[in-house]
This record gives sequence, C-alpha cells and structure tokens, in this order.
Amino acid sequence: MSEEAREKPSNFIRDIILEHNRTGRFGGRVVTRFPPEPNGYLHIGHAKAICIDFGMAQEFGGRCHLRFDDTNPTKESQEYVDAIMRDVRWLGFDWGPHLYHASDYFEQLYAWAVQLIKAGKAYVDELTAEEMREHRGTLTEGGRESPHRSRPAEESLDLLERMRRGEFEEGAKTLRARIDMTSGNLNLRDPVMYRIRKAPHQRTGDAWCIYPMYDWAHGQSDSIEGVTHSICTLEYEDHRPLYDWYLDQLGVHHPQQIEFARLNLSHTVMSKRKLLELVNAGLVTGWDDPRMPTLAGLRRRGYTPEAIRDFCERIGVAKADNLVQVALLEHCLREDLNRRAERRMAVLRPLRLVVENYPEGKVEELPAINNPEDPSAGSRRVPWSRVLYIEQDDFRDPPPPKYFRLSPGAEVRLRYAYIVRCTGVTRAADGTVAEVRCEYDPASRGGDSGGRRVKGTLHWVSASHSIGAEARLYDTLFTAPRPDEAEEWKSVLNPKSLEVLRSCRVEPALAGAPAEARFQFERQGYFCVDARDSRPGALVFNRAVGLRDTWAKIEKGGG
RNA sequence: UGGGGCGUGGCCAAGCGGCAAGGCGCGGGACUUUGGAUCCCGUAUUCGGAGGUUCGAAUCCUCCCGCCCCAACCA
Repeated sequence: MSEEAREKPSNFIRDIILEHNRTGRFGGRVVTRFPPEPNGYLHIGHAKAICIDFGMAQEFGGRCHLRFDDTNPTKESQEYVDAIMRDVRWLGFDWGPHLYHASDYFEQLYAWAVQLIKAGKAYVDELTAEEMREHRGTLTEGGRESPHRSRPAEESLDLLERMRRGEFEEGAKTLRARIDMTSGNLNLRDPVMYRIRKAPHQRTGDAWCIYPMYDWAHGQSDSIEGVTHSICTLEYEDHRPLYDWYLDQLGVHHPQQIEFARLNLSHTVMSKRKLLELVNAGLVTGWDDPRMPTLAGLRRRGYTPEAIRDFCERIGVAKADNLVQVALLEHCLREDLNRRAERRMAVLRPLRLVVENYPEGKVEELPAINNPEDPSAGSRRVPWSRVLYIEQDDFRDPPPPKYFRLSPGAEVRLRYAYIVRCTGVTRAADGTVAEVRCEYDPASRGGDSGGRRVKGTLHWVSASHSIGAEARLYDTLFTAPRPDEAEEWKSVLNPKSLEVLRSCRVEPALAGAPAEARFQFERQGYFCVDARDSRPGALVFNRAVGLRDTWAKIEKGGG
C-alpha cells in the first residue's frame, strides 16, 4: 500500500480542529507553531511534535511557525538554533517566512507587564527563591501571600523599570502575577513573570537583564503571531489555566492550547538533560552519535526523513502514557529502504573461499540487479575470480540442523555467480578455519540452478577486486526497555551498543559512495556511509538496521 | 476531599449506545537466486473493577482501583 493511499488514523486533535472549523471559532484559520528552546538537539520525540504541528497546519491549509522559545539565555546557544533549523528542514518541513523568536516580543511583553501592573494584576516582589518556595505552600496546602503583594502599582512600576535598567542584583526581585496563592494549581500561586538575569542573550545581546518566564512569554507569543492551535505535551496541561489567564487579562487574541502525550521510545532516554549528560560524559561521541535518538543521530545512522515521518504517523496521537517499541521505528526504516536502497554485496567478517577448479588469473564481470523492488534501478557488474571472501557465519563444520549454508560436501549458490560445492577446509594451527575450498559448476553461471534444489544463497566478493571498509554495528543504547525506571539510568547502558568491524571487504561498486548514501548489504541490513568519518579509500558504513533474520530466530530457538 | 490527566490484546491505537478497525510484534503456511521482500492464515466472547440505566454499553451514570504530571526566579 502506498503512503498516500493509506488512510491517516484519526486523532483527537484533528477532531478538535474540525469542530472549531465547524463552529467558526477561528474563522476557519489554522495556525500552529513548533516552539523549541534552543538548549539541545531535537530528538525523535520532537519529531512527533513537529509532525503534528506542521502536519495539522498542512492538512487544513494553514501554516506552522518555527519559533524559538529563547527566554533563558543561560542555557541557550546559536549552535542549537542552527542544529534545530537544520533538523526540521531535513525532516521535511518548511516554515516559509515564519521564523520567529520569543525574544522578538520582549518589548511588547514588557509593555503588557506594565499594563498588568497598572491593572493591579502584577507586582514586583522581593522574596528570595527560598522564601518564595516557602510561601508557595505544598501540593496539599495553600500558600501565603508575599508581604509585597499589595504594594501600590506606582511602586511596582518604578521597581520594574529599575529592574530593567539593571539596578538590582540577580535574584533580588521578580515581577509576579497576582492571581491566587490558595489555588490547587500551583501555577496559579502568583507565578513569576520576570526574573533578573545579567547574562547576554544570543539575539538581544545585553539589551535586557530581565527575562520573561515561559508562561509569560509563550501564550503571548502565540497570540501575537495569530496562532490558533497551540499544541504541546501533557505536562503543560496544568499550565493551560495560566495560559488562559494572561490572555484574558490582556484581552488579546486567544489561541486554544491542546495537549497530547509525549512519545516514549523503548531502550533509550528522551530527556534533553540526560542526552546532554551522555554527550558531556563522553558516553557517546556527540549529539549526532548514531546511537542517539536525536534527529542528527538518526540521520547519521541512516534513517530517512520519510521513515521517521511514517513512524510518527503510525504511533498515533493520544493522551495516554505510552512506550513505543523501537521495533516499530526499525520496521518503518526497513519498509522505506527496502523500496529505495540499492543492493550491494559486502562481507563483514571475511573468510577465504578458494574455487579450486576456476582458472587462476581469470576474471568475469557478472551482472547483479541493483534493486529487485525497483526495476528502474538497473544493474551493475560484480567481478568474480578464483579467490573470494564469504561471511564467516556462512560456513559451519559440522553444520547445525536446518543450516542451508556451506559445510563440507554441501552445495550452495553464490549470488548472481555460480553454484559451488565445498570440497574441504584448511585449518590454522589452533583449529580455526583458515580457508574453505570448493569447486564451481560452470553450467550454473548467473546462479542458475538448472532445476536442482539449492536452498542457500550466499553473498561474496572477489578477494583481489574488493575494497576494504569499516562497518559500525549498533545495538540499542540501553539494555533496559525503560532506562528511566532503573535505579541509576546510566547503569543500564548497553556495553555492546557499538561493534566496530575494521576488516570488511565490499564490492568495488561501493568505492565512490558519497556521505549519507544508503545501501542494503544483501542478507545483512541497511548501511549508510558515515557523514563524519568516511573517506574515499577509507569507507566507513553505519548499520542503520539489520534485515529480518529468520535463521537467527531458528538457531536461537534451538531449531 | 490539593489540582490536572489517563486506563481497549505483548507494544501503539481506532471506536463517541447497536453488538471490538488497523499497525508493530509473535506463531503457522505459500513463494523465493537476499533464511530479505511479497502473499495468505492465526493471535481480546472482551474493553482497569463492581454496580446501575437500556431491548442493547468499551461507549451513559455511580462508586472503587491503578498509573502519570505539578511545589525551578527551567521550558
């Protein structure tokens, strides 16, 4: 079934928008926004949000803005801003001219703050952070009002102005909304609107030393941009009353906030804090380490934007906590690459195979199909000669039950080449197999079995024509499905998440493969030319995902 | 009696009073020059639990149970 033909699963957000359109709440307009804070790289969880934000806008003929929530200069940087834009584009979404920053609105926000003070809805407080925490009360008990809560508006106005001028130290004063210190919703217990931060901002430089809090900046930014549907994750559900309160006090355009459950993926962690820690502790090589759930990591690993978008569509949108198995993500990649990736032969763990009855020095160029799923991909020629390499796993002596591969006396097909019969092995002093010997059947050229039953087909490369390469095989970063629930999440890191194979032999057609090119190495999996470390003459391939391996299951299950 | 959410098969997830979609996974089979792909078939008498309303409930009502989020001058 094609992607277009598949019906999109229904979801409650679409239903809400449909209802708004039906009642004319926003005049039929649909404007959404993706509002990342530039304090880390985007991950697969963000991809879900991006697909929803941009997807809903697209579906309803509206638009989606990219807005950086840059209200905390101490944690944000231009590196992250650049990476985020790169990743959103790579995923396949376009914000057109609608690139915004919360910092674009600092002046307007300030003016609105003044308006709220004048209306008696906000005041400058002088409680320290600790005092404020004490005054806030607990989950089950209401809080106490600050002694500065009833300070005259004029005084707050003067203080706020001086805060802005930099007359006070960090932490000395805050601007707070005057709402309800007894509310069961802690967000409504006089939330801080501005705090003093004498830190330069990546966009506004040193123009400001007071910065708006998320709640004060977010809804107003949405309003200014004419956003209609402010879609976010469940943890903001408690913030919605505050989001609504600010907008109502100001009497400005009022978007609808809608919350959905964030994505949890098995065998990985998703919090930016933990991902940052992995990077800083050197437990991975960087934000784009192929084992990371970041878009940069997935991309380097070999994931396609199409596969990720398909995944985001398949996981659905709901409000229930979830833990999606990585198997689904992997399935999406396989399905995409099976259709699109050209096939190549690559021997990861080489074992010499000598064709005794094939003339020394003779070479044949055998045609091989590039992609059986796509005739338009054509074919290439693969050199064959007397000495070849096959996979170490493809020879066993003695052979286990149901083993279709090579073993003494057994017959097997070498893909696109000839059928060979194993005539013997040469062992090293320690008993390990050094070399396998065989005879080929000249009549089976191209792999034609001539009616004979040959169950196994192996991939191979010519020893003298193949080129060396490095392969990096990845497994999940964590061994536990829910690392977050382990006593210590880092203790459950997978020590085998990376295996490096340095003596691989790949067919010559792979020589000029450009960075990020993806191939299916027949019988093994989908591999991607590493964008960072691969060089012509020193190729490095990342295994994005293995092929389904029925034999591995049989063998593991004891036959 | 803090507040806010959520509970449908191993994992996601449709369903919105008419008698349990779909996907992943898993099991079996067909086919196969990738033990790949593809194709069949199977996989919840039951929707957290108990009552109730109704001819009829996963869908409505009541109570109960469980899980998640909130006490940053983070987002």
